[in-house]
Amino acid sequence: MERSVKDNNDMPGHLARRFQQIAVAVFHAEAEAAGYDLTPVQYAALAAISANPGIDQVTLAGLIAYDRTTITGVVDRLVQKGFLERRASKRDRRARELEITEAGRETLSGIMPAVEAAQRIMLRGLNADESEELLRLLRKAIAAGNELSRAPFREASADVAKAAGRIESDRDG
Amino acid sequence: MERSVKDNNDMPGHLARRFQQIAVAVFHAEAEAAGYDLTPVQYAALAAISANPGIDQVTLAGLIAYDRTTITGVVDRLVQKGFLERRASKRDRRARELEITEAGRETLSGIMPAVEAAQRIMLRGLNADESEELLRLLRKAIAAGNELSRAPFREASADVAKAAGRIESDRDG
DNA sequence: GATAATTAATCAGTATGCTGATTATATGTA
DNA sequence: TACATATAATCAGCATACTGATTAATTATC
Repeated sequence: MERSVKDNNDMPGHLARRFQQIAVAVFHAEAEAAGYDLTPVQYAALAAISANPGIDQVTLAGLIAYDRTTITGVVDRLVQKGFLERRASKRDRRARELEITEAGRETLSGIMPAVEAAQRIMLRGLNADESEELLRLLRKAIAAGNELSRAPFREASADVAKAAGRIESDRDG
Repeated sequence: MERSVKDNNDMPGHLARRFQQIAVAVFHAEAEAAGYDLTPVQYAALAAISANPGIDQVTLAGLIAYDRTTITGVVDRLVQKGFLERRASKRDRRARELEITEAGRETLSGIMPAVEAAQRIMLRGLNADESEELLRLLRKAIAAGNELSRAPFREASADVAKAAGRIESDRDG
C-alpha cells in the first residue's frame, strides 16, 4: 500500500473541512439537547439581524460571510419558523428589511448557553493558550483570504442602522 | 447598534466555516485554472482509492472521514466521469470494490500541482511557523473531536489491501 | 429625461453533507 | 438449521453552498 505523494489527511484543506465538520455536528448536538431546532447559519443570521434591525439581505450576507443566494433560503426558513419578519423596504423597493420577532428573540437568548457550550466542546482537545492561538491563526489566515471566496466578509455600511429608521439618534448624539 | 453578547465573527465555529469556505473556493479556482473539473471530495476519494485499490465504500468513507451516504454520490459522479470502476465484491456481495481507471490516474497526477498550490494559497496569510502551528492545532482539536461527528476518521483495517487480492504478497515479505 | 450600468433578490441547477429508513447479504447464536 | 443481529449500499428528504441567469428597481451618464 504505497503512500500517496502527500497524505491527504495532513493537508490544510482536509483539516479545515474536518474541523468544520466536527464544529457543525457539535452545534447540532448541543442545540438539539437544549431543545432547539436551529442550524449554525440560522443562528448566525438571527444574531446578526437582532443586532442590526432592518438590515437587508445583501448586507446580512456580507456581515456573516454567506453567499447571498444561500441567505435567501436561510431567511425563508427563519420566516417560516416565525423568527423573522421580511418586508419590502420603503427606501429601496428592491430590498427586503429583516426584523427579528419576539419568538426569534426568545430562541436567540434561550439557545445562547448551548451555542457557547458547543464552542467549548469543539476545542476540548486544546488548552486555553492553544485555543487562543488557533483562533488567532484562523483569523489571520481568513483575513488574508477574505476576497478569495464568493462570500467575503463585508462590514455593514454606516447607514444599515438607518434602514429601520431608528438608530440615527443614538449614534453620535 | 448594541453589541451582541459575543461577536459571532469571533466564534470558533464561525472561523472554522470561514476557513473551510476559503479553502474550497481556492481549491476550485486552482483546479479550474489547471483545466480540471474535480471537487475537493472527489480529489480526496480518488487519491484514497488510488492508494488502496479494491477498497469498499464504507472503508473509503472512514479513511477520508466522509459520511457513507455522501460517498455514494461522490463515487457515482467519479464513475460517471470515467475515473473509477465500481464492481460487486466477490468476498462480500453487499460491498462494492472501487478501482481507479487510467483516466483517473492521469487526472490525479495532473491535478497535483494545482492541489498543492491551493494548499499554499489558503495559508498565504501565515508564515511557515504559523502555518505549521495552525496545522498542529487543527490536528489536535480534530483528534479530540473525532468521534463527535457521524463521519469520524477510521483507519483502514489490515485486510482492506486484500480486498483486491493483490497486495498480500508485498506486505511483510 | 432617456439610456446604460448597477444592484437586491430570486431562481434553476449541481454538489456536498446530514438524518433516518430500507434492502440485500453476512454473521452470530440458540 | 432457524432466527436475531449486524453490516454495505442506497434512498428519500432536508439544508447548506455554490455558479450563472433573470427580474425589478435604482443610480449614473449623457
